[in-house]
Order: sequence, then C-alpha cells, then structure tokens
Amino acid sequence: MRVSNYFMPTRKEIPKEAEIPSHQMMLRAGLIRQHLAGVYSILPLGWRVLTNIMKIIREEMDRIGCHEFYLPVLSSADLWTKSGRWNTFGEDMFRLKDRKGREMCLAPTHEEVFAEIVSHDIRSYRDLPQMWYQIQTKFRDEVRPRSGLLRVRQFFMKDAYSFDTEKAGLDESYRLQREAYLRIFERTGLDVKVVKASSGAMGGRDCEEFMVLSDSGDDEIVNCPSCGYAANQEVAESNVMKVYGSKKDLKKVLTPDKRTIEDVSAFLEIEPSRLVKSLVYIREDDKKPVFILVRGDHQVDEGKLEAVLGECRPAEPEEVKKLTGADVGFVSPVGLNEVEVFADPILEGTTDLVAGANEDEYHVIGVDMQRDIEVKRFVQLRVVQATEPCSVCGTSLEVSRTIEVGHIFKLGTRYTEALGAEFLDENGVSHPIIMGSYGIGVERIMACAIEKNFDGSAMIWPREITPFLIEILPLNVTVGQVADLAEDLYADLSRNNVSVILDDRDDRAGVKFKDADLLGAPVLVVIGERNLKDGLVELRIKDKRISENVKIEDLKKKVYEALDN
RNA sequence: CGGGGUGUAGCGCAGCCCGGUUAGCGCGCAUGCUUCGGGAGCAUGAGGCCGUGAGUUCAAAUCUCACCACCCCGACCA
Repeated sequence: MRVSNYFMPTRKEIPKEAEIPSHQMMLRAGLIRQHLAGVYSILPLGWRVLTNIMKIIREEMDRIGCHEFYLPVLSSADLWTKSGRWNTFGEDMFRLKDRKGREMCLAPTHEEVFAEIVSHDIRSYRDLPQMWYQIQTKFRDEVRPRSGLLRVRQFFMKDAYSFDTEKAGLDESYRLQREAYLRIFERTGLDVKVVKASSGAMGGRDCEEFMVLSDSGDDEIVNCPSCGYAANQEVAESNVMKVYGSKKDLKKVLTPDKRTIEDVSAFLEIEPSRLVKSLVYIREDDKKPVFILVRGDHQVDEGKLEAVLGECRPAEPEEVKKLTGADVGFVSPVGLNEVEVFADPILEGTTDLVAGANEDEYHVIGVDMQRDIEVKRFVQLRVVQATEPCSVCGTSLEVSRTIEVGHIFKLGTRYTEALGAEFLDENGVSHPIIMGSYGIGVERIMACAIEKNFDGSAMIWPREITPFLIEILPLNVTVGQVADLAEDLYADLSRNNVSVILDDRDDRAGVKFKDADLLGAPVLVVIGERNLKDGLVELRIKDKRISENVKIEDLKKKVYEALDN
C-alpha cells in the first residue's frame, strides 16, 4: 500500500468527544469515524486491524473443531417469544415491523437462532457434540453508549455455541473454548484475567469473563494476588472480620436530622462499622418490599442483590415512609417483623449496633442482630473493597477497573427446552440438548490493544493485528537515491506478501514521522539523505525498542530478520 | 432513565453575561514562492442556515421557551 493513495485521515488535534486513549487514537489515526452515538464507520486502517483479529479468531475456532456459520441479523419476534426473551431483553433490543406489520428485531445475540437450527436438524446423540460459531454484527440499544468502541450499539461479536448430550460433554466443550480464548487473547497481544462472573440475562450456571485491566473499563473485578482468586465485583466475596460488641439493651435515642451514616456516626460518636445500613428494595415479581442490611461502612452491590432477589429496584421515599412510618435515614427492620430481611453475613450474631428507629429523628442503639431482627437469609451483598481479606487465603484483595472482552457460559438447557431442541439417546429416549455460549467483542479487542500500546501520541501495534507490519519512510522522495531505495525495498517486501506500507508522499519529514507514529507499524525503515551519504539506513524495531543504522547492503537481510522475530 | 456539560467553517476554540455594521482566531484545505530528519515561513484564497423550531425586539450567535444531537457520571452487556 502507498500512503499517497491510501485513505488515512489523521488529525493533529484530539476530537473533544473522545476521552479515553483508544477513542482518541482511533479518531486521530483515522481508524474510525462516528456516525451516531454508539455507531461507528470503520475506515480502511481500522478495518485491517479488525479483519486481522477476526482471522485469529477463525483460526482458533477452527482449531478446536468449531464451525463457522453466517446467520441473519433480522429475526422474528416469534422465536424470541418462545425463549421468553422478547420481553426480558426489553428496551435493549432494536425492534421493527415489516410492511405487513410483523414484528421483528435486529438480533442482539444468537442463542435462539442457533438453537432453532439445532432443533430442526439434530435428532440423534450420534449427531452430537457440535460447536458452531459466527462473527456477526449485533445490535443492542444500549442505555448509554460510551467510551468510543468499548460500549456501542452496533458491534461485531464472535459468538460460539456448543451442543452436547451430557454435562460432561458441556464441560469439555467449555474447556476447549476457554483455552481457545486464552490463545486468541494472547495472539492479539492482550493480557487477560479470567474471572468468575454472573450470567445475568443469559441464564445458565457457571460462567467466566475475560477481562483486560484498564482504567477506561466500566467493569470492576476483585482479585487476590496470592491465591489467584478472581471475580467480577457482582459476584465477588471477601472475608471481613466481624466486630461483635457487647450485649446491651435496646434504647431509642434522639438523632435530630441525622439521616446519613456519616451524620449519625459523628453525632453519636460511634464508628460507621457499628451502624446497620438498612435499605428498602421492591422486588419486581411480587412487588413486595425487602430490607437489605449491610454494615454502615459498606455499600450494597446491586448485581449481587439481583442474584438473590431477582429483578428489584430501590423503594421510593414515599414507599419507605408508608412501610416504616419514618423517612429514609431513620428506618430499619427493628420492630418490623413482617418485612423480609436479607443481611450481609458479617452482621450475623453481632451486637451493640445502631439502626433506624422507624420514627423520624430517632435511632436505636444496642441492637442485637439475633435478638432484634429476624433475618431470612445471610448472604454477601456488599461491594468488596480493596485490601479486604481474600475469602480463600486471607491475603489483601485488589480491586481493578476492567474491560470485558469475552464471556463464556455453561447455559444448560434453558434455550433448547424452550425451543424444543432435543435428541434421542441410545435407548430412544428424548432429552434436551445441553448448550454452552461463548462470546468475544471484536472491536473491544482492538480498543484494548490500543489502550495498552498508545502513549498519547504514538502507537505500536501487536504484530498479529497491526494494520501494517512495516512502514517504509523515505524522507524526501524528490531525491532520486532515497526514492529508489525505498521503492526497491517496497517492491521486494510486496513480492513476498509482507504487510507493508510506503509513505511515498512528497511531504515534510515531520508530517510523515507523526503519521507513522499514529499508524503504529512495529517496524519502521527511515530512509534519509543524511544517513544515505554514509551508506546507512535507519531501522526501527519499535516493539523491541530497537533503533539502529544499518548498511544499505545489509538492509534487506536486517529487515527480514526484524520481521521474523 | 436520573444527574452534569457542550452545540459557532473539516478539526480545536473565542464572541453570548451587557442584543446593534461585512461573525472572528488557530489548525487543516487550495494556489504561488522559499524551506525540507519530527505536524515549516511568507503571500493570496475558498469555506458558516451560529444544532432545530417558536417567541421577545426596530434589530437575535447573543434574551425566553420547547425540542434535537453529542459527551461525561450512575443502573445493563461483548
């Protein structure tokens, strides 16, 4: 490729809509342009990176016997109604009607469509197991698209599905996918952490997420540097020591206008950890209120909460008032036995606590969890904070922001049962097929690779996904010898199918260097008059931090060496 | 959806408070001359429904209202 006729619209200034490094880089280097919130055009340079990533994914999927499909994006409402997701996907699904008024959607994922194919064309245990995948555009009407390509409404997903006759088979399919994922992320140059996660709307049992540590991410993981325990915050646990306290009688105290933990704690001169934080949530299925209790210095994690309660929402202040007779800030389950209570385990058996009195301007002290509150279930609902002890080995935990690049699920029979995908076993007995689901966000891989390899002005791409492996930079193409040498090297590399780009523009050196920095080829050959006088050419192996002047006669040999390692 | 912010030339911004000539600056773009190993210098030039609509006014980029778009922070996901 020649820069002179390539479309690579670089930008000197950072577009103001971009805050995170990958977004800035992609706009400045001319990889993408925004079309709508969360919808981007991918320009030639960006497309080269994405196709490289897809190529790696295809190779690794093929390697484990997973076969590529191409499924429709347009999908009928019927199918989604059968699986129950026409409703549960809610607003996140793009919906439309055809000219006859038939309801359809733009598929946000493809469990249903694959399961439908299985249900039609797989009959026997002899046909199983199968692993299928596709790399396809997905549409999700995200509540808030953001962070460049990290959270968008139209994106490429590699989604794979496994179909097995028994649980052990699913375990094996899952293992194969998991290992393929690790290879994919290694080849794309990402350092991933595999964490336990919540399966959320997908349903199913076990699942793990592949996370790249980055401050630009919008996920939080907890991990133990010692034993390797790692989990998404939404399922993470820790082992905080209980503080028991002494037995005291319950006593009502005046706490005028002290509504927050900080206020009450300061006013009564009692540590926040001695307070009980009582929150009221309304469960969506039966519309009943529930009390959620955590220690005063802790936060409730709504992800964990939903895992226990199902869908729920914080109660409105009026609802709290009606339930307890007091304003938010003065409430607790003390004396309200008819309301269900879920409490964090570190409160279990503790005493001498402070809680709301269910009367405005009053709290109660001397609360005894056992004596004064009837807890339905003790379960970890709190946000795990950094430095809390690991529940496995006791080491101080780390909490990090991450970007989710992959997610694998052991789905089980949720979709196959709903869609009637069954097989006959050796005895002619019918069983639902056991399914697994495995996703990768293709653009997110690109964004993550940038987050790790862009320093604000220059990019160095990982070799397997770089748009070009090597760039040739003749500094002054009007000088015959410079141009000739560049053209000669370019012709040679092209002949050998090396991914090469030649900046043959008659432009100033500074401009060409800056564009080369944004282009990010790991190998750069700088051909300038100054060095040429001494018979030298500059070879930069940027991903190895090497820069050397090599003799013209050694150039090709050195270049191929640089490309090889 | 709740909270915060921004819409003026392709990009980055000033002007708006306190209405009043042909709406400005930098970058980029075009042409010419000079320059030529890290986003050059000089000169000339093209490029604007001041987000949209309604209102107030003799007069609106500027004031009022509504709407729209985009960005950021929170709840969902690859």
